[in-house]
Amino acid sequence: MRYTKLFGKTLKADKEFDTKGVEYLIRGGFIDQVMAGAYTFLPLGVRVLHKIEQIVREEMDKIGVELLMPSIVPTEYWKRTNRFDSVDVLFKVVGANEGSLKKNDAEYVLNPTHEDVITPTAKKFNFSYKDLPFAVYQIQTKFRNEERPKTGLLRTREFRMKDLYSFHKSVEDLKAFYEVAREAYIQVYNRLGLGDQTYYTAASGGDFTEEYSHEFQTRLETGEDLIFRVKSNNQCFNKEIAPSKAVALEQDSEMKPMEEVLGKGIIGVDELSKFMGIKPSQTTKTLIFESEKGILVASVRGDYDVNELKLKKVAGVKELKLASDETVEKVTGAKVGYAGIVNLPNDVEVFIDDSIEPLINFETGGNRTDYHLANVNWGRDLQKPKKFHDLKVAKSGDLYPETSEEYEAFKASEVGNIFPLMTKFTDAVDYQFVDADGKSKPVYMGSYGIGTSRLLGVIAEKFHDDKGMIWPESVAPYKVHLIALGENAQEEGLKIYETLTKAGVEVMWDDRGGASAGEKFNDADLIGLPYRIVVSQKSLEKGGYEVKKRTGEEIKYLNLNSLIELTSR
RNA sequence: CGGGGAGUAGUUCAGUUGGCUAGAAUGCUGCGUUUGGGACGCAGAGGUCGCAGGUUCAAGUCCUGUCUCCCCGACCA
Repeated sequence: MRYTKLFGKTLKADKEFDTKGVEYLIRGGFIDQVMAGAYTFLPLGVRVLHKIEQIVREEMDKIGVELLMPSIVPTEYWKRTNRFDSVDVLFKVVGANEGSLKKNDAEYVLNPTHEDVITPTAKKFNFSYKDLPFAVYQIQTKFRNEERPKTGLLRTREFRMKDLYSFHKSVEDLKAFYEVAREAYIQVYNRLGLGDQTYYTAASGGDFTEEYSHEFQTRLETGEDLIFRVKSNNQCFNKEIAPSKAVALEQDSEMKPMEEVLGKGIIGVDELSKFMGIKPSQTTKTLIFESEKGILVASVRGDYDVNELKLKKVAGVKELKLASDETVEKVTGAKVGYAGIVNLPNDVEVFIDDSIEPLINFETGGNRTDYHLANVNWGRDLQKPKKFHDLKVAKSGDLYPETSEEYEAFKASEVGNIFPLMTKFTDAVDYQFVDADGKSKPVYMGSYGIGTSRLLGVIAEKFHDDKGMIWPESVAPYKVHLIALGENAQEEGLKIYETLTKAGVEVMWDDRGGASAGEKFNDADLIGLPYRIVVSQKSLEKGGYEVKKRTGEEIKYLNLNSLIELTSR
């Protein structure tokens, strides 16, 4: 490709960008923002995207077959699975004007994912045990009505995703395939150069499943997720489910007398701990929840938050929401903000986090408006519960309960996920198979996603220096950036360009006549192709064509044959 | 969903208490000089000041509404 024929231009840095990765993608002419959360992939960017998707495709072809489903489907598909009203990122498409509506006023869903479409499709073709298992995938554009798109391609309203769906006769078969998919994913990240930075991470199953799902998380300062890694066995947990044990803090050796403290209007841990002159970790935070089984009370140490997913599991409930003000007042006998664990009614179930167990002389709400209790102690002021639980949102510095070792906590971006869906969707569309024994049985299903446009964003965040991108060879838009300096060298430049291109090397030749040497060098660094070749009077005098890898400073002078040999590998 | 900032040339921005033909830098076009790290001279093109309404002799500037973008937090399959 000749640079002058390329659509899109490099830009000077004349404003601040979210991150370096975003800066280089935009300034290098890879992407162009159309609106919040939607980008045009310019020719350079679309080449990278296609290379990423081709790697994904090659690995997926080993475990499934490719198809392509429509982006728009009748709303019926989503109503059938009961997700039309509940998925809060769903887009709907309707005719835009009178003329269009007159022709067809139907409403469609713009798909954010395709479980709801593939399942009824699979049901049409595969109903015998002889057809199972099978796996299909697609690489397609998805739409999600995100509240706040951010950080370039990391979170957008329109994005590219590979989604794979597998169907099985049994849970065992599904679980076996789950491991196969995991291996395929690891191959993908290895080929993209992200392997050593990407972690297989346990996460919540979300709407999909009550069990955990798994995510692949790439370590990234600007990522949105917080990951807790057990260093001794490399096990990783997403913050949303990470089991955690608080570090033991120094406590008083003697119990002080309990006292009721008047703190008019003092609500919230920060304000309260300042008011009482104690550390937040010496206070407790008590929240009242309503569930389908009734009212629940949960309490964690003041420097923690309640993890609702953990509480749901411990309490064995499916629905959980913070109680209304009226309910709180009824349960605690006080206005909101003064709930505590001493003297609660007997008929509410109380769950207490294990971070509170070792505390001596701690604070808890007074269950009386404007009052707090200070110097509360187990055994004397209230009975120890039969069991303490882990109800807290893990934070940096916490310990892994199994081994009591400190987690390594780091920020990361989710680059893939795998869900054991079990029969959630197959049940919804009444999809069963006839087994060898002639009986109908449920079909088990799994779903596996990789965000390919987000991967492009993640790679941009990982592979750059202070001058620009440094693309891994596997996804670089071109392999060689060719620069010819000075009038005399242009003919040589053309010769190299044509020879290398003929040899099958992807070359981009900066054939601009007016651009200065400095401009060309800077653009080459910004665009970040793996090899830079310079031809000039100087290089010819030194014995040929100058070659420098983007990753290093070493410069070699080669003849044309050696160039081909080096770059066509 | 809560809080904050901003829409003026392709881009990044300036534009004072309302007042002459709306500016700069950069980018772009032409001519010329340059050519190993974003060179220089000269000439030029480029704007419905986000949109709608209002106040006024007069609105980029004041008022109302609206749309959009950006940032922080919450949420997130």
